[in-house]
Amino acid sequence: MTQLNPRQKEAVLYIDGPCLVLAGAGSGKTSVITRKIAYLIEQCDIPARHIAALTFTNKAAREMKERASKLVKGSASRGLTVSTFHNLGLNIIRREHKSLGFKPGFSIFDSEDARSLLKDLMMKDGDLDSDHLDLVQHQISNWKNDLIIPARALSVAQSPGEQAIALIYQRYNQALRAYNAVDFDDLILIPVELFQTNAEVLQRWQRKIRYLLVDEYQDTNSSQYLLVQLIVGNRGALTVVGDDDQSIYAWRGARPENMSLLKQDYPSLRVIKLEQNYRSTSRILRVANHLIANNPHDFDKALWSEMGLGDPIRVLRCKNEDAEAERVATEILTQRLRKQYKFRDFAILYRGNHQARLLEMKLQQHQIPYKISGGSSFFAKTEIKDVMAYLRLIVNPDDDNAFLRIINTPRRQIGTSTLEALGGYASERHISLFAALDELGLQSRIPEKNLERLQRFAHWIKQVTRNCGGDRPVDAIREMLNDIDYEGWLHQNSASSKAAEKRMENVFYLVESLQKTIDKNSSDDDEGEESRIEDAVAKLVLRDMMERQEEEDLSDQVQLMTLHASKGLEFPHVFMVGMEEELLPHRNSIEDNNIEEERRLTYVGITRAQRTLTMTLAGKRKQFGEMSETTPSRFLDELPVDDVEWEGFGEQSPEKNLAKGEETLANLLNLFD
DNA sequence: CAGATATTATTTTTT
DNA sequence: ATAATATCTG
Repeated sequence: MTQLNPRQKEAVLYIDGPCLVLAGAGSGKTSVITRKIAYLIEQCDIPARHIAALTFTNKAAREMKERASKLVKGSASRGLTVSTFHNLGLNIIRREHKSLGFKPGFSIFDSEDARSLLKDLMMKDGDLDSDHLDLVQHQISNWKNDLIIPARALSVAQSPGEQAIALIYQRYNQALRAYNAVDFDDLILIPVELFQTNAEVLQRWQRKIRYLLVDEYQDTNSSQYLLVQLIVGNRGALTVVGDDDQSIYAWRGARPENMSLLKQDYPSLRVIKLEQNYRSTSRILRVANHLIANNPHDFDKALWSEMGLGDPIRVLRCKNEDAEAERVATEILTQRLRKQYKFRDFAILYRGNHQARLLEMKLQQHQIPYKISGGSSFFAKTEIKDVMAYLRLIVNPDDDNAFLRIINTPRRQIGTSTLEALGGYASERHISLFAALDELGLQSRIPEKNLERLQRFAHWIKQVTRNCGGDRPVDAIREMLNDIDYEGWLHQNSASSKAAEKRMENVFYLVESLQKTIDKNSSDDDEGEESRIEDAVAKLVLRDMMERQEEEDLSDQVQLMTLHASKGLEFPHVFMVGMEEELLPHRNSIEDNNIEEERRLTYVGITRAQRTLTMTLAGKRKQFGEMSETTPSRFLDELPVDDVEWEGFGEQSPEKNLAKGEETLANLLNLFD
């Protein structure tokens, strides 16, 4: 406790009511949460199994759990719940699945699954084409996050278009039910509905969770906040930690206003600000504060530090994107030599993943070791999606989406016409595709040869499922992959045999993770049930894998990632590239008039830097294959002049051109409507 | 049914 | 420029 500053101490010790900790960047919020957990266990005699902390990512959950257990003496932290919102939701649904009407092994549809299901539904309808797919998916997600059920969506629809989407929403939910599946939003929504309608169940969970802590509270959406409210009830045993200036996920439903709402919903709320920063130089914080002051605020906050003034922020304007990447590479090389920095001390942050391409090339040319994090994720890889689909079908035969993905992968000579016939039959009988294969009525619809292929598949899957019921389920999975010669299939479908080997490695890694997850579930014994492959598969869909080899983290590499991915991290020397209008702020955000979030994104980038910060931009940039002139980002105008060194602008400061002036004015005007 | 060719839309990302 | 997706041909 002696290592905490007075504000932090207050946040840890205050347990008499709901508590909001406004934790600025680098202010030690994780320390506050973990120490508070330790305090609750050791000084307040709340057993660890009655404390829950919620985060948004598995990584954050893992870290927090680890740090908390280190703080607590002995094994007193056993049974502590530190999980993501979605994992908690999954556990609630799993425990209550009977009364909710789900069969064990129910599937979790990721957004790609949801998308393909919606596509199917809309094709049948006809009047909504695929242009609207994203819109529809987004709207449905919004409705779910706002706890609006299909019937309600139908009745409040403002336009025929909205009405049509509401109808698809209704059928989408019905389809999910039929597939014995839930989507990501349901993982929160269904527990909330359950708690609202079933006081007995709610009470049981309230007895289980006596104190609740929430991290990154500014990223909660409406249903997540409601879940928090329901669990906490009127006990006020709640601590939330967040920073409204670091809210960068509004585009996926986050409601930063939940921070202000908390004040209204809990009048006795204690608000504690953490403004001392332990990460950056005063210069960097001055720049960050100055920029973010352009956003409206419900809670005022200004970061300060005792880390010294530091170097001015540099803004480098380069001829084109090529020169920009080149400049960053040479800067890293020279600074490393001059100042004895390590490669790992540098991070290059950008708005969009595509920007990594050029940088990657230049770094390679200069033989600079680098690591790109983010981009296409492990679970987006086709080989992983394929194997996951096999796992899902084994665990939940009603999962038509999984069925369709793998029925002809590897090739089994089963084509669209056969599947259409099967689909037609299944929907008439209101059964799943897999179940339909057992029926005799199919004989009149599908040529014998094709039917035989289908049934051979069905028979084989059933055998694999039986094998998985034994005590070595993962061996059964390995055998299954052997049966279909998945490795051969990968070799056939990869650009090189090297690529195929890499992909097979991924598959093996997934299978290992499955084994580890099963082992972990059985040792945790939190449910008291025997370890089941069903649970492990569900966990894997939520990407709760054991951490991948950390060898790379320890090695000396320049870090490349998007601004979004950098939240929560820190680096001695940060480069923010592409500081241009249409890129940062992004074009779409300009169109949607969502400049404030882009400004926060810039703020997040700036506050990652510990010692030096360099921003770069290109005068010309190739976009969609066409070279075009760029305009410096409006955010550069919002930096305090005294703390910035400009280079490549001709004059002392960035020229203010007409186009930029107009945009700034337009933005101002928009504040009033 | 499978491979070849034309078209098309291109942020951020975790669960 | 590129990658994913729709359409066409053998």
